[in-house]
Order: sequence, then C-alpha cells, then structure tokens
Amino acid sequence: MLNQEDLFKKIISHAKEYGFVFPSSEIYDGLSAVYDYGQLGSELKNNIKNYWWKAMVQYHTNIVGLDSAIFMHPTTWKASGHVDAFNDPMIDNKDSKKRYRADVLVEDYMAKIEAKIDKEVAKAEKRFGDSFDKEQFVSTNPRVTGYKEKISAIGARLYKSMEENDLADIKALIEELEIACPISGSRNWTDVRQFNLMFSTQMGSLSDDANTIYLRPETAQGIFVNYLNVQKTGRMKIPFGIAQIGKAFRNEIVARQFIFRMREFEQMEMQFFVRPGTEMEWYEYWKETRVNWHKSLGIPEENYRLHNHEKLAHYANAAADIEFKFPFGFKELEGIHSRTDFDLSAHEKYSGKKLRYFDPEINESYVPYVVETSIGVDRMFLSVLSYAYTEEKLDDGSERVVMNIPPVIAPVKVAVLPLLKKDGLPEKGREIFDALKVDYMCQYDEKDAIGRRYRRQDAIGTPYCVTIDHQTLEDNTVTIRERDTMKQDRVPVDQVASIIAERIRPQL
RNA sequence: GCGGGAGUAGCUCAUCCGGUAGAGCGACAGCCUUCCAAGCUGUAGGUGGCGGGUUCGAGUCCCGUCUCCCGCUCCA
Repeated sequence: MLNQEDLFKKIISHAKEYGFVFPSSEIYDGLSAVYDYGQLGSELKNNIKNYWWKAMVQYHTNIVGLDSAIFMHPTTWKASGHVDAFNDPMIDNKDSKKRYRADVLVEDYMAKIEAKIDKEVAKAEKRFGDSFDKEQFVSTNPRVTGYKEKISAIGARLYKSMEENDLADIKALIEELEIACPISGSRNWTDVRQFNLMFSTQMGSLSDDANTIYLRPETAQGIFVNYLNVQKTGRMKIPFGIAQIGKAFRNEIVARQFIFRMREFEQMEMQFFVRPGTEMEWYEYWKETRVNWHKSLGIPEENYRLHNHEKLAHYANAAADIEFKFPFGFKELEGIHSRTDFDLSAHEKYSGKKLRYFDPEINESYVPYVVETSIGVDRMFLSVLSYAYTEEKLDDGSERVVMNIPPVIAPVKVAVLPLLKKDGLPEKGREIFDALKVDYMCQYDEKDAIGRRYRRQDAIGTPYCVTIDHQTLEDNTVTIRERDTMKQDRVPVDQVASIIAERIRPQL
C-alpha cells in the first residue's frame, strides 16, 4: 500500500490534474502558501460552505448570518489582542540555526535568576530551621534582594523595548546578559526581527502611517463589532448566534502542507451569545452538534478525534478541537471555544460603547458570554479530498482511482452518458442533460468507450452516471450507476431528478 | 532562515563521454464499439525554470538566481 507521504503527494497532484486546486500564479512560479481553486474545487468549496450554512443558519432559527468586511477599524485588533499577541520579536542563533522568540529568551533568563532565589531560600530555611521567616529573609538578604533588583531591571527594560518596538535594544539586552543558545551554547546571534503575523495595508491613496489597516486574521471580530446591530435589528433574544463565512489572512512563518496552512484562507465561524454562567452547557452542546455535522457527511467516525485543550488562549475558559486524520496525521480541523466575555468587554472598553444585553427573564443586564465554533473551509476541503481519494483494485484485475466524495457536496452530481455516439443516443442524452442541469451540476460526455467515461467521472467524484442506451429510445428508461458500488438501476427518465434528490438529501 | 533533493510536453519520464529533444499516458478530431481504463488513424503541444559563462556547438559542463519537495525552527 501507499505510505502516507506518497498518498499526500498523490492527492495534491490529483487535485491539480482534475482542476480542484492550483498553485497561485503558477505561470510566475507560484506564490508561496497561496492556492487557487479550479473548476471542480470551486464547486466543492461552495458546496461545503452551503452545507455548513444550511446546518448552522437555516436549521437553527436563533442563528443568523453576517458578511462583514475584511477591512476593519485598526482599534479592533488592539481590542482583540492581535496587535500584541501576533507580534513576535524573533532571533536566530547563527551556529545552531535555531530560532527563538527574543522576549522568551530574556524571560527564561529571568526565570533562571528566580530559581537562584528559590535556592537561596531553601538553603536558608535549612540553616535557620523553625525560626526561619521567609518574608524577612527575602526582603533583607542582600544576595536575594540583588537578584530581585536584577530581575525587575531586566523586566522593565525588556517590556519597555517591547512596547516601543525597539528591536535593537532587545538584542543589546540579550548580548549584555550574555544569554547563550541552549543548543549550541554560543552567543552568536542575528539581529532581532519582527514577525508580524497580521498583514497590513494602507487605507486611502496617501500612504501615511496613520492609515495603516490590517487584513483580518480572523472573521470573529467582524461578528463581535456587529453584535449589537444584529441583536437589535434582528430582535434577537439570548441565546442566539451569528454565523459568517469569509476570508482571513495570517503571515505564517512557515506555511506548508498544501492548503492546510495558507496565508489567505477561509473560515466558517459562528459566535453564540449566551447568558453568563450557562456557557459550559452551550459549549458541550456545540461540541456535540459540530461533531454530528461532520458525521452526517458519512465519513467514518474513526477519521475524527476530539481533543480538549489543556492550555488555553488568552480569551478562552474552555477549548476543544475536532481533529481529522489527514495523511500527515491528526490535525485540527475545527475549534470550539468558550470565549467568555473577553471580546465584547474589550470592545466595550476600547469603543466606549455599551455592548450589554438586558435579559428580561432574569431582569438583569450583562455582557454576554460567547461560545465559538470555527472551522477552516480549506481544511474541511482537504479533509474531504484526503478521505475521498481511493485507489481500488477491481475484481477483474483492473484499477480505478475514485474520489468517494460525500454525494451531497460532490462538485458534479450527475454525468449524462449516451452509450454510443450514434443511433440518436446523443440527441436523447442532450435532452436529458438539459432537463437535469436545472437542478444539478451536470456533465455531458459522449467521447470514448463507456467504461473510460465512468472512470473519468469516478476520478472527479461524480456520484451518479445516467446512461442512455437503445432501450431508452423504446421505453424512456435509463440506468443510474452509483459511483461507489458501480451498481446500476434502470429507472424511468422522468424520475431521475427525484431519485437523485432523495439520495443526496442532507442527513442533518 | 538553515541543511538536503529536484526542475525537460498537461502528467510520468528518457536523451551514453557536450553535436540543434523523444516515448508512454492524457487532450483534441475521426473510425470501431449495446455497459466499466489500456482497439485503430490523425492532430496539437517544448525559448529543457530563469540569467550569465566556457565552447565551433550546452538540456548535458561551470557560476548565479528563482521555485517546489523533505527535515529543523515558529504559530492561532
């Protein structure tokens, strides 16, 4: 069998060969970590988005949609914490070639001094026994106070430089402290460089620092800043949700693994606003609901894994990932986060606008808590491709490559194939095609032997092939061939559309 | 960013020690075929990643550069 690395390469080249995913700007040698979706890819992607939108917005009467702009007021990103959290000063050791966060290096150094203090305390404790007064010792022992002063001096300088974006001083600090690389032991450092994970651009035609704005690194903030607009105009009562599908942008330091980690990607997010204190119930509800959504596509359960986070992001009090078994291992596909009131409170503070909700049931007003579900469209797309790509050996010894894409999201639903390119079969085929194309994405193909045409459709994941033969001309019946089993049923032409509708109905 | 590998037709690859690029598959047109790839005929498609050097002559040798892949580093 294929090893996983080869499998992944096959999937990538299959995706390109059949028009699912192309490298961006390929004629100019491509653009790193950016990809374009081709004729089939754009269909599949739209179908995935539709399937999600239906499950979230259409099937939940208390969830509504939103399409907020990618450009947002710069203060948004101060409030959300991205300006600080997405700005890391990095430094490389030239000998070990290892890269570190410069502030972490300094903080580790401070921690070492802290450890020395603890050591002094432990020693003294042993020496003085029961009469030991830790408070007094720590505040009077000259060695300990010396350490403490050193820590606070280093800290003050580090955080001041961080605040002022003084990268040269951070490097100077590392050199003065004679911090060495833990791997190489050398102090041969590069300059400190800023890795800004947000893309910035200029608003307005005059370039001027004051006009710098960011391309959003997540869609969630567009929902938060519109929370009040939607709540009021939609007469929404808590608990309620706002869903959004849209592009987001992150300057990944290393972006690889095909469309798994791209600089420009698309998210499907839903922020669910709840009464404080009820967030854990909703968090559990959404974990289960989202897992069920994945299962509803018919991809076997063993491909998914729920991973509860131990360490949490600054905005969350609980978090879990739905992971998918990609060819390169189990990786995050979707996140469910209990974000508390972090975001809305931050926006209240920065905007000065009240973002509260008056809850008539308990006669109180509060800033709602938020439970977020956030899934990457591109990752979902890749999970579908990864699962679907199958090389089969058939009973007759031949082989076929088939994409077992869940029919409900398959890019092409039906192929119409006249058995022969004569005797009026193509004409009849065209007629059937024209009738079906109103309801479904269809392909018509009369070139080459029928078996080859079936294989072509298998390769792009078309779940159903309708074949016209001589009997069709006599009694108006056709065969429907099913992709996965290759079995055929003969059915009346005028029932084809409804039969397919029944088979691809979402199981939500 | 560092280390390693690779760039020749849409895809997979060939072209011996430098002598003006070839096959299979695919695509397209047609023939043949009444149900599961690989029957026949024909056609199109290559400034050999890009730039420079050596040479009478470079896909082939040398230098530079770009891109991709693998590993390391980093991340919501």
